[in-house]
Amino acid sequence: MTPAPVHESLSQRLADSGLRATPQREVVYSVLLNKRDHPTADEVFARVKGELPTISLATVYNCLETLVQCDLVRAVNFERGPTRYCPNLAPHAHFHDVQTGRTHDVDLPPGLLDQVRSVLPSGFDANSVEIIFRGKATAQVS
Amino acid sequence: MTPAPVHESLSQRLADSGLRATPQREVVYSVLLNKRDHPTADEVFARVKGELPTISLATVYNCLETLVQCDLVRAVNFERGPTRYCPNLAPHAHFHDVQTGRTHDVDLPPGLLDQVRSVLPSGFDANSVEIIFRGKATAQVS
DNA sequence: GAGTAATTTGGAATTATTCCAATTATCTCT
DNA sequence: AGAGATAATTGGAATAATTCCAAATTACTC
Repeated sequence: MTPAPVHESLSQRLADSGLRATPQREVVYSVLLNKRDHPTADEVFARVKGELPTISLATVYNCLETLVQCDLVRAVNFERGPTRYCPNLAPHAHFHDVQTGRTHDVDLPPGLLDQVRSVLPSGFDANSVEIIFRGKATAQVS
Repeated sequence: MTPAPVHESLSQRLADSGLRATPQREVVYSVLLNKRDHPTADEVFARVKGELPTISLATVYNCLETLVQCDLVRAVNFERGPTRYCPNLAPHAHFHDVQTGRTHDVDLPPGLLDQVRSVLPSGFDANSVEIIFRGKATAQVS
């Protein structure tokens, strides 16, 4: 039996792409939605095991990749560190705290990404713009 | 004997950091300055071998890291691809062409980085802002 | 319920990079 | 210029994250 969908959007999006809803995909997605701390694949693996003790790491990688393909999740990279996963679909940048290693979402005002995009010379057509801040966050930040 | 310095700045910067000028560092840096196509460490290794046939890959990694520490070179990462190296010190973004895999520098108008930085909520103090475009460049682009 | 195609699985393989201990080179001081 | 001290280079082994693979399982269709 299939567990009740975490989000209607998941089974919908999967279907749109001709993909199947599976418990693994549901749980991986729900784990991302439930703790939005930009976990790595390993961290997702550990969390998913709580619900699906027999899931394999390869499957976690597969599921994450699928979610990224369906535009439900963004993959984020800092330098050569492990890829992190983020279910925030609003336009936002990432702040990488070099002290704690934590990642924070930074909401962007509407239009900012387009404004940044507008500095591209003709001949360049960007379908994504990524902004990464690096520095330290002071104590009062969550 | 030490070859004539490629750039006064190199031996100067090294000295400023208490580091030594070596032929390996000179040649690695000159290779980056001579062909600014954002080579990987492997590509730098191949190019440097032309002048220093016995250099090791580990040394190339060491030299590149040193140049980055001295702020003479920027390390650039796209997704999980190998790190690429860029001697352009002017404020610029990177455009990653998904078709060709090539990387292009995009000069930024003065003030843009500060403007972007100004969207950070209080409590965040960024010492670097990175902007990455992803897409395809049309034919007339170098 | 059977057949077909997609998905999951565990383990091996790959890739980029770092680590290490030994050798070699560079700088400093006289 | 030479000796000593320190830094840098070297080759190879080790590591980390991810991908690949072929076999087993599962999910959808009829």
